[in-house]
Amino acid sequence: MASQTEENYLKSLFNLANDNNEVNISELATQMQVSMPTVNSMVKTLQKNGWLIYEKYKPVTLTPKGKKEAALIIRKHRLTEMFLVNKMGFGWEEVHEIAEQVEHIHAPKFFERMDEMMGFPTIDPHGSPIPDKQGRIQEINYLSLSDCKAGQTVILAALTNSSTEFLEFLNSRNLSLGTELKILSKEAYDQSIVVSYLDHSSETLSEKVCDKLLVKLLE
Amino acid sequence: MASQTEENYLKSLFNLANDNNEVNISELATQMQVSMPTVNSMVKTLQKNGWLIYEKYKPVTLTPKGKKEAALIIRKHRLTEMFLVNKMGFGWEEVHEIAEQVEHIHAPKFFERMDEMMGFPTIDPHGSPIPDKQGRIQEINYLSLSDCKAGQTVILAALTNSSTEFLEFLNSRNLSLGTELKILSKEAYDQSIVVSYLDHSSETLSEKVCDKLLVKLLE
DNA sequence: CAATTTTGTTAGATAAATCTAACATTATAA
DNA sequence: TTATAATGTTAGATTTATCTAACAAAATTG
Repeated sequence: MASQTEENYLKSLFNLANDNNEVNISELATQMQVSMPTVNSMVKTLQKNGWLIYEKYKPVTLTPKGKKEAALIIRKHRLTEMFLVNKMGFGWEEVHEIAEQVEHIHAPKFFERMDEMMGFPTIDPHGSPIPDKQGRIQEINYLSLSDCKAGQTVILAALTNSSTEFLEFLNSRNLSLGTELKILSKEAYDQSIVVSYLDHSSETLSEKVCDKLLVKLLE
Repeated sequence: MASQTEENYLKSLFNLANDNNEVNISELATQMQVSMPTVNSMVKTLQKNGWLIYEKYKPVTLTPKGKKEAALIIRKHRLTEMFLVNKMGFGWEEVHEIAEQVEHIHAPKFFERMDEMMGFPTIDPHGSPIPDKQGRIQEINYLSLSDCKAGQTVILAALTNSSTEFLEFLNSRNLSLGTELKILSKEAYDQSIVVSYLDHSSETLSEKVCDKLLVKLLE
C-alpha cells in the first residue's frame, strides 16, 4: 500500500504526465513543493515499489499499476468534492482542501456509499471527470472559451483550474457550470471576450479567465 | 498542531485516565501497541508540546490543553460515526474503522456541517457522549446490566465496548440501543441474566456480555 | 526486609521523508 | 562548438516514530 506521501506523488505524476506519459524531476519538485534531491530519492522508492519507471537523467513514467492507483486516488478526491457540494451543501470553492485529506482514507465502502448516494456521478463540481472503479478516465474534449469566436453560443462545462481565488471570481460574476454564454465580441488586442448570460447583459472576461473556462459549443 | 501520531496518543491518554487523571507508561504502550521505550520518548515529546505533565518513573497526566485537544478528536470521531450511521446508512459495527481515519481530518466546517445535518446529536451510535465544541463531555451515569436484578425493566442505552465482534453478536440477537429489556432471572453461579424483549421471550446473556451493556432503569 | 518481578529509562539503531552543499550531466546559446 | 545555464544526482545531515538490548527503579511477595 502506498504511503500518504507516495499517494501525493502518484497524483502529481498523473496530472503532470505529457503525451508521452513522461514527467521531469524538476516539474515534479515544483508541483510537490520539495527539493529536487527529495524527488530523486522518492522516485527511487516509487520505482522500487513498482509505481513508475526511472532511469538516471531521464524523465519518469508511471507504470500501468501506478497510473491506476493514481486514478483511484483522484476518483476518491472527486467523489468527495461532489459529495461535499451535493450532499453537504458546500460551495465549489470550499471543497478542494477537504477532499485533499479525505482522498487518503482507506475505506472502499465509504466511497462506494458516496457514489451510490449521488447516483454515480461522472464529473466533479469543477467539471473534471471522475475515474471509474477500474481507474479508467473518460476524457471529454471541451473547447477553451479562448478559442471561441464572436457570435457563438456555448455552455460552461468545466475549468482547467480550480483555485479558491478563481472560483470566488466566478462566484462574484454568478458564473457556474451549465451557464449558457453568448459571445458578443472578442478584442483582438488583448484577447478578452465580452459575453452575455442570465441577467448579465455584457460582461468582459480577460484572456487569463477565458483560458481556464472549458465550454461545449451549442449547435 | 499535533501530528496524527500525537493525536492518537492523546486519545488513548484521555480514555485511559483514571480518577486522578493518571496513566501509566505500560498501559499506554499496551493500548497504543508500541514498546515502552517508544512511549517513553513520545511522552517526552508530548510534554515538550504542552499536552501532558511527565516526571521520571511517575504516571503521566494530560494538561487541560491536552484534555481539550483529546476531547475534540473524540468529538470528530463520534460525530463521524453518527454521520455514517444516520446519513450514510452504515451499520454500527462498520463505522469505527472509518471514523478512526476521518477523526484526523483538519476541517472544522466539515464536522460542523455533519453536526448541523444531524441536528446536533449528543451521543454516538454506541451510546457514548459526543463532546461539545469546547471539548466538554457530558457524562451520563448508566448502570451496567450486570448490576441489575431480576424483575427490573431497563432500556439498553450504551456499550462499554464497541468491537465489531461484540456489535455483530448484538445484531445476531436483534439487540440495539433503545431496546426495552425485562430481566426475568439472574443465575447466581455464573452471573448470567435471562431477559425478554421484542419477540425474544427468553434470551440468556453471559456475564461477559452483561458487563458491556449499559442501561437506564425504567420506573 | 531481601529477593524477585514488574515497570520504566537509556543508549543506540532503523526507516521514511525531508533538507543543503557539492558535483555531474544534458541542454541552450553565443 | 565550447561556455553557460538548467537539470539531475550524490553525500551526508535532520526529524519523527519506531525498535531491541541493557540497565535502573519501584512494587510485590515469600
